[in-house]
Amino acid sequence: MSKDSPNADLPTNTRQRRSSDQVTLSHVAQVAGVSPITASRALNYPDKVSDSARRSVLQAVESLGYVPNLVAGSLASSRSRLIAVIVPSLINSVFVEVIKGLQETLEAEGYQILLGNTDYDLDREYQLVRTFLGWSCSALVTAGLRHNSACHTLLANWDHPIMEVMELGQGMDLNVGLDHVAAGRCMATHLTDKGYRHIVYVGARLAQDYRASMRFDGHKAVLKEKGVDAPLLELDTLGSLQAGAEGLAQVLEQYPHTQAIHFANDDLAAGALLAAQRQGLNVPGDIAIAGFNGLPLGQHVTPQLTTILSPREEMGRLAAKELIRRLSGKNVYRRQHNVGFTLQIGGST
Amino acid sequence: MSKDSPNADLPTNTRQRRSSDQVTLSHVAQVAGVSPITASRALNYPDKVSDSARRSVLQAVESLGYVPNLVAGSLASSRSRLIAVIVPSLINSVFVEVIKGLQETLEAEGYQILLGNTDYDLDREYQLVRTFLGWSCSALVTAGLRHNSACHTLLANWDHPIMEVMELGQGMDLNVGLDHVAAGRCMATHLTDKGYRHIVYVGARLAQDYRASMRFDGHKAVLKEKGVDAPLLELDTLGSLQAGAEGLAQVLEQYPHTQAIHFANDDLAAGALLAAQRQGLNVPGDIAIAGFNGLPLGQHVTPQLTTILSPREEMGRLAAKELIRRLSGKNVYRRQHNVGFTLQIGGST
DNA sequence: CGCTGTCATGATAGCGCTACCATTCGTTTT
DNA sequence: AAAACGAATGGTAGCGCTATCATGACAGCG
Repeated sequence: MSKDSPNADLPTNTRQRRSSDQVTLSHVAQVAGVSPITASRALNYPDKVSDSARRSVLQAVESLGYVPNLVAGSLASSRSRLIAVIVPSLINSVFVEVIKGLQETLEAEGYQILLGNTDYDLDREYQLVRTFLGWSCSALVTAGLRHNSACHTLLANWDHPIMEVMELGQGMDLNVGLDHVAAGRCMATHLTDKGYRHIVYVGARLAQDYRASMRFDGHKAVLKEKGVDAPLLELDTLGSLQAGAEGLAQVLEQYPHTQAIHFANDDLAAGALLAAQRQGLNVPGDIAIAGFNGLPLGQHVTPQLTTILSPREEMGRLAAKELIRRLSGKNVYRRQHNVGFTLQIGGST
Repeated sequence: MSKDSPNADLPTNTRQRRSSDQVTLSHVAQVAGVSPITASRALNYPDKVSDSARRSVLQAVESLGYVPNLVAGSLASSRSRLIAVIVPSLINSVFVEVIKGLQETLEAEGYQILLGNTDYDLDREYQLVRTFLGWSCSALVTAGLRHNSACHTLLANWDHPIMEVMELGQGMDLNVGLDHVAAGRCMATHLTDKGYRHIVYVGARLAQDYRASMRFDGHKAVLKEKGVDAPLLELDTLGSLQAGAEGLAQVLEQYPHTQAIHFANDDLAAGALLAAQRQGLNVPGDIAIAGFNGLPLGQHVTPQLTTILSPREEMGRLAAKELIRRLSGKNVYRRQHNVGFTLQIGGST
């Protein structure tokens, strides 16, 4: 690092602050022979300055190795091009795929993602929202429609776009998701259509993963219409292959007549399917297994897993596009977008 | 300065700026009956102010619903409590697990993560680094030791901690990772010890996933010592279960005498294992399969996958801890940390 | 020739916060 | 008792950038 440094004759202050050898826009402007504000425009609104000014500014940027101070820019303009993204978990690949969809779309438009993880804790969500608002984020994306009341108040008074993803419903602002009750109904209908009558729904931590419990509601409604019981088995661990294997074992023990298990997600279902294989159980002969999400793994096990495919990356991309549309001042025609789902019938049912 | 007219007489400016109904620290200070600077201290250095001052400030914060403007704070203090995290991919769960380890540790210390995804493109990495430096990040975490020259220059002149994770070696600053060449050697040694002689290494996009190619180097060296060939099959897709299935097919076709396949990662290996099962091939009788990473899936297939377990979340946590230590001004005893790996022998070899 | 409109540029004044130094006051030291 | 000290507080001056308004130059037009 050069010590003799550029601060040639910019304001030589009396006291104050470390003299910061940082290259600022003023240095650039000086070298380019224009005023700081023109240099600013050359970088941010290239077509607002003359060709010659733009060229010399860009050249000065290059030669000085200038890196814009985005913090200062954000403070001055109160626009940060940061998008807060809050998810309840990173272990669950579902959220990661949504993040991926968001990211590829947002980064292409010059936005950066500020990532927060609530670990399914709404108070933690509130804290994260507070912090992120402090960064003057351009928008906020959060998984789910449920928030605690402090968080709700904070967001309601915030005047930037809010995008709630994953589930569908009356949200605070924008919403992209799918109808989990309908998804639960869909799978339950498939199972009853197949002739199964003793069907157990197995979920993990439903109080946290309340979307899984919405799917159970759909499932239960269908079974009730058919006049059959809808037992629920709730596991105490987070969804995983291991938990699925345990779920299978518990179902076989507690509900020995079970013909089919409707798992809250594919991790559980695949874990159960692989465990069934190890134990020499025939799927679906001895026990049918269904999941939710449409993870690739489900397509690679034998028999293939019957599941509901949710368009996760697509959900992220669509959410990002709608946000961008809104951020660029365009009209938003619909606040709610249903990305839907697809029943994927494999050999496991 | 006359403070005698208490309420609405904060700077009433001539022109300038939208009047910003935002609650600022000055409002808080006014309500609390202290100077802005004392309010600032009450929030940032609580033990630097009297109990009474702190109490009234906190109460004013509460009653006004004040949310600190972190952008302004960062500009003034040139500390942002943001940590830039740059990974090459989010599809690969390995990086997500590292992020998770980083995040749980960093968030607990009040740092936020600014996430970037390079898609294995070093130029993209450079762009992200530039942007992140513009945010005055407190530190930067990046996956891997390889950067393009512009990026290298930029980072070399940056005076904040840089943490390079995943692999082990002479980095720019701090480094937490594992020795991929040794990991490749380890697995190759296991396979040759088992008596296999016709062993193919299968990787995906090795130019991008150069850590997989380092493992191949280790693998090749061992086979060379044993005096046997080390054929390499490179797939053109990214690692996935599907790609693993294809890899198996191609190996069987191109190298019919193959006894064992050493896959670059568990996704590929598990995909191959599941495909072998579908085709009625006996693993390891007809073909042995080994992977790398120690994903849970490998433990749930039959036979269990022989693999090398890398402590990914642990890597993230350790990296975060070392960063925090450095950021809080403590001495860093070692710049390099080897998190090691464990050979996990399953039935697949 | 003045009038208006457009374009490129610049001077000024902050965005909301904190670093720096100065001041006050009560307590300890010599 | 004077001097020295530390703790609590405050005034001031920016951090580096951009919004706003002002200016000057020049084209088109009656």
